Amino acid sequence: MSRASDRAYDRIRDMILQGDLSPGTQIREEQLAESCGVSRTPVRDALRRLESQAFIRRSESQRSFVAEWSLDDIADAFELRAMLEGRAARRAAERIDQIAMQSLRDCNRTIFAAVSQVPADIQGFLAANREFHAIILEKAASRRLSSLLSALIEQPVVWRTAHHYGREALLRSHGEHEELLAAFARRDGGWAEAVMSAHIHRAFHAYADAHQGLSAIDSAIGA
Amino acid sequence: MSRASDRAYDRIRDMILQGDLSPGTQIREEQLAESCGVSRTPVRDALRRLESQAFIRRSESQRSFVAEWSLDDIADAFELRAMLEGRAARRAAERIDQIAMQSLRDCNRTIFAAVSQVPADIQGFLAANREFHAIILEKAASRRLSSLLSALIEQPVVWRTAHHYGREALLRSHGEHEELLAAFARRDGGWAEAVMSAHIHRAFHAYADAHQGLSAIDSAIGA
DNA sequence: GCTTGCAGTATTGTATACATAATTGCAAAG
DNA sequence: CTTTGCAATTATGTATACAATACTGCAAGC
Repeated sequence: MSRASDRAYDRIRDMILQGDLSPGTQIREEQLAESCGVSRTPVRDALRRLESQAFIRRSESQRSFVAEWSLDDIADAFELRAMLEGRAARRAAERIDQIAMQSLRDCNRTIFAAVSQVPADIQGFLAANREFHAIILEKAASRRLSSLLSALIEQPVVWRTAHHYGREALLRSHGEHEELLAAFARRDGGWAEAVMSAHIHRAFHAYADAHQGLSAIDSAIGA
Repeated sequence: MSRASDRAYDRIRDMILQGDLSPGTQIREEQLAESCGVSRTPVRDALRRLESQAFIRRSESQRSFVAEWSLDDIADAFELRAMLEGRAARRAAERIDQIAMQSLRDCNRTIFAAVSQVPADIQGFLAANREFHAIILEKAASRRLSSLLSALIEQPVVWRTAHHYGREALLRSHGEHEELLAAFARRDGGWAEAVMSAHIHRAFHAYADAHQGLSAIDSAIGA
């Protein structure tokens, strides 16, 4: 990809993820251009991409706003992810080779190591977790599926709350990945799909629980 | 939306759908700009959108090409559609109101009328069919689902072969819609999902059969 | 006091010129 | 004859100026 347009994309996305731009805020191209050190042209490009990933919403009159996520929206996104990643797991189970299996095992070992540290290495966990899911998606060998999922995988909500997951939840993730590996080893697509779907559903509730806590904190400090 | 960028989008899309641009062909922004009567800026915009809908593919070096569709790709897209539209039908069944029900009935009556004509009014069929599915998608009340499906609904392959469907296939479509209406009337989400999924699967095979025939014709005339 | 219309302002859309990157083809060296 | 590297060409990326459109606030009429 291109340099300036990517810088703009990353920068704006980070601003949203880190809360520098709060949900509902109107976004002005020129202001972003200035803050990214590029012209409006690449910013417009970045905004289009961010819009397609639902980081940004546009009004009828083409004004851009940081997307607002209700709990229902989030639940909806997770359910779609469960369905699509479930399908990816099914296809991957039917197509996976030994090399990819080994990569997945390595990933999950890395995840375990990251989780076992005190304090847990969240960044390491997220990176390895992402890699794990990416390998499965690649082995599913469906460009369509990949492109649809890309719009669902990197979501603001996940990143902002990953740090609030308990060690227990992280360990369970590792365990579910192991079960997925077992299903892959047997080339059992149905099993793989079910495990993956459950994995995502559980992740949602881990998020919802953490969010509940966060909301309470937010209320307490008047945020 | 904006005028020039939309004109470019529609024009390029039509050129692809009508085969004026054959799959695999490289696309040059400036040439399209000329042929659309606009500058490169709105063309770039249109290309980004077309890329996100898989009408266009981009090389590593950012060159654009008309997407090529293997039968596997098409089957893949249809399966995803079956899954997602199935889900939409389930949600719609749980949420639908009397007004929407009436609109759906009207749509399907229009479909029947279009199919009953001799020769069948394919354009009328397509329009009413699209409306029918759009109403369901709207009642599913999931912005996520809508945006994911939008990338799958208008596909080159469907449009290019709709004219080759037999009356029998068109009538069966009408019948399946009726069954969907029955499921909606009972608010039976599971039933609705199953019927919709089957509906899309059947549509795929109707396409595949027609395509088989087309390929034979293409071969015969050396195309 | 409320509504409606108009003007000024703010924001996005488009065109164009220039910058950068990629591809192609040819030529020279091995 | 093949390969490698360099220039010429072609295509895309970016910046900027200008055009069109939407919003805001005030004022005038009802």
